[in-house]
Amino acid sequence: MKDYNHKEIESKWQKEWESKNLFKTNPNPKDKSYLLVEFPYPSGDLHVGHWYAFAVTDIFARYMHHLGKDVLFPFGFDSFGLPAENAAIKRGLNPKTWTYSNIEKMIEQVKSMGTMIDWDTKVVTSDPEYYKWTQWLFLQFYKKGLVKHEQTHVNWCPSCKTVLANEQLEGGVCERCSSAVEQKEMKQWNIEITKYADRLIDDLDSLNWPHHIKEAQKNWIGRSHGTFFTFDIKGTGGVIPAPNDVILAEARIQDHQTPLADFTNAQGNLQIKVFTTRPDTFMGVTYVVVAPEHDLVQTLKPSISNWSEVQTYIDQTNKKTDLDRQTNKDKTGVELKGIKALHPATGREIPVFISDYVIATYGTGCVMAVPAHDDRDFEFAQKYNLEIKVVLRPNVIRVDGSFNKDFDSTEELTKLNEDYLNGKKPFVGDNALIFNSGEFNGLTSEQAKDAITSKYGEKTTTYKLQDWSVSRQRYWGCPIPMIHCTSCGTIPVPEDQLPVVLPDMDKIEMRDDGKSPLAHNHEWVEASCPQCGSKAERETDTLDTFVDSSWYYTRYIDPKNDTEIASEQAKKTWLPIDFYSGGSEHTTRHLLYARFVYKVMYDLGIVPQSEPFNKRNNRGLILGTDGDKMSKSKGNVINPDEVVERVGADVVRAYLAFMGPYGEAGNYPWDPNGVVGIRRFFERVYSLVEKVSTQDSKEALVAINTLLSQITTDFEQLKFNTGLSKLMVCINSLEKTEFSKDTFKKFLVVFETYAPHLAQEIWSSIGESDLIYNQLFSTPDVSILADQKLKIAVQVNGKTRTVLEVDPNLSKEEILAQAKSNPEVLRWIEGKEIVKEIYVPQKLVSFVIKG
RNA sequence: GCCGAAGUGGCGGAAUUGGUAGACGCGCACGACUCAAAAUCGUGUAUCGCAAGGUGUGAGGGUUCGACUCCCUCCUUCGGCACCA
Repeated sequence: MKDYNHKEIESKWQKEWESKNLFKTNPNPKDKSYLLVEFPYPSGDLHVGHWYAFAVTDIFARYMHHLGKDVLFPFGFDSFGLPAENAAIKRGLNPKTWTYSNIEKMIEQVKSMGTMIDWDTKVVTSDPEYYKWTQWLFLQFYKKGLVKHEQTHVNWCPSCKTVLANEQLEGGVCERCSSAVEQKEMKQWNIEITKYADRLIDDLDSLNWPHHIKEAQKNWIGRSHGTFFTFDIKGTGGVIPAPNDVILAEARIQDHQTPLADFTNAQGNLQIKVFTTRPDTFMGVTYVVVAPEHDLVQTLKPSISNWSEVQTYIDQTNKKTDLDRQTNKDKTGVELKGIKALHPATGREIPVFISDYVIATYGTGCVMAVPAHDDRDFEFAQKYNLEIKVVLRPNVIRVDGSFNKDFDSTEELTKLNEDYLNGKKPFVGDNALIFNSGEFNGLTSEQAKDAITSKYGEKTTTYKLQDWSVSRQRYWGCPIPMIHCTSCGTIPVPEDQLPVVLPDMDKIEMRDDGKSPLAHNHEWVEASCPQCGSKAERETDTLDTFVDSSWYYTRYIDPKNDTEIASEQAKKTWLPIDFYSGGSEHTTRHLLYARFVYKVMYDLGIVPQSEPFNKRNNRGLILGTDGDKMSKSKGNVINPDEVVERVGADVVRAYLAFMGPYGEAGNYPWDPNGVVGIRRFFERVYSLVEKVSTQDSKEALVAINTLLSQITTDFEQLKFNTGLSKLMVCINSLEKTEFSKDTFKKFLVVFETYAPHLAQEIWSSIGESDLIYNQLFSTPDVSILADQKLKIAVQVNGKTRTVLEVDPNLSKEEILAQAKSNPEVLRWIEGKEIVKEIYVPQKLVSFVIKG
């Protein structure tokens, strides 16, 4: 037998495929399938994770191909971003050179996987031919009014010297460098994703996505239904009028959608507007709290008598990092002296506080405090000795079945109150009855929510999701196509002048001015105003790389088109994506941005559907041999190139597929012995070449047809592990019996999905001249399987006592009779009464006996 | 705290969705080949028991002729969100 020389075999066929341009996508597909894997960042080293992403998805792509589908399986690079720029600053390399040489290197490595990627699709986000369209899209968003340039509180990473989106924070620190993130006020480009919040939630229903991914997105968007209440504000001299400029102000609180004008009533008086999901506790409000950074606080300044104390607290809050705020949750705050809020129902004067436990960007940035029924308000009230008014009690059913509605006067109320005074937890459940609330007494929480809202409030919905801040003060990114003119304002670059090309720069350095290095390239910054022609300046911020990656799959289908983002024909043909495979880290960011961008494109008539990804799965992680996440510091990193060198790409592909189900995002430790096991299996397959005969035994026919009839289910469910085990089972049978070339060929076409090189080598060594890639899966001959003896389990009282081998044509009665006369079964039923006989066709017989 | 996923041999994991639990692979044991080892091949491998047989899918209960699978209670692990009112 010939040696299984994987190196020779793999390089030979890779060359052959490339020279024939075998994987060219069919431009006129009859039955398309668009398979997408998240494109990588060109870091320069290909790790096991890339293999797991592309080589295993390639098994699925080849399966689709052998079914006769026209598959689009593209590849590209998400090539803008910080690592290139950091390498440039640190090592004096040009980010472009660094990036593009990495790309070259990685393409070679990816090619070693033996995938059926069509390299003509290649998309690179830092190519001007690509980012021309990123800029074009930005302008379409701008025209549609979804882009705002506004003063914003931003997350500032002092080490990366750039702004970070909330999505780029991990527990209050920068996801890249782990520095504590600071708050800063800057003018930023924001995209109003919040306008799409409802659709982003509601349209999830129609998608064939795992439940947990949908839930994570819903959670992230954080829709909650509730009520606005407004509290008039009274100073020592009566109600407080708003300054004129405030009423019309477009001023916004952070990047939040509530304009300050909302805090002014029809008479021009200032109010505090709060959001709550618990309007049923409204009569228990004993104070209100405003976020310290809220613009309203500044507006109220003239009426506040302890301003210096207030100012100190605000300063402290601004200095606090998000991390501080998250780790230290002790309640602090300052009362705004000199003003009071008026409870809308009772007119009672209640104190107003500022405290950093209220988040400026959520709801209205102000809350009504109900210390009796909210943990945080309770803690705050305890600390500052504020009134606690109980208005809810558990809606319990007593042992005798009656509701205890006459509650207020009982000892139970006293006990509740005592519990609070003793510092116990407040009752926060919403299966409750209302008391102590005037006309609303006796209602359930559910009823009170409606009743109180319709009398005093306004129904509303809020979201945790915030607008997408896309400005980055970095060089290596897509330039934002805007021009600032002193007389005309901010003007978009005309579309026929796109792309705004990122200039080559010899030296890239970050300064402390909070600006992109581009700002110091005066030659580039200088521009003329597209409107009035006078001297103007280019925008120097670049786009968040999540913008680049939010639409790349729309470019794969027509990557070289220089007049449109993609042709109508290509869009109609290939969109949407049939299957999208990616990492779980992208569940709430990339995947949400991409859906959002696609929806906007849909609204603009650019794409034909409103959801881009019909099916999605998050793949898992390959862990080190020690079961820990691979990391250089732990020294447990598996270098795929080394393994490929030793056992071949085919083995690595198949081993990765064999580790566990692909659709479940499980984490699998790398087992060097497992790799050897696959190698052993491949060698056995290879050695079968010499056993090929001219005819098939019955066993061989059963083996191959069983495989063919079962394998599609495994593929459809992304269970490449059980799929491979079925190939092994088939080989275990064929090894022991006589089989024909025809049978072996049928096997090889399935085998090819896992081991394309070896399968092709065997294919040609048994005398086939066409490429195995061009073959279709064979359909199973079910008559052979139907002809087999059936194995029928016989149970007595639920326990299996024997297994009968019966002729498949026997009737139910005949099988039952056989079962009853079987000596093994007789041992258990002899002399007993059979109460029930159950027959499950082709599976089992079950007797229930008595006595 | 809230949301989600999952608990099966020494290990990775199977089980046609209520029908013979542990497929396939790894590991391990014994045997063959070898002077020996490696590789390879063969046999065995949930557990208690000499056996007949019993027990077993995180724990406890329930439904059913029959439960890894369905229902209830609880425990544990992992992932996401988290002072979101």
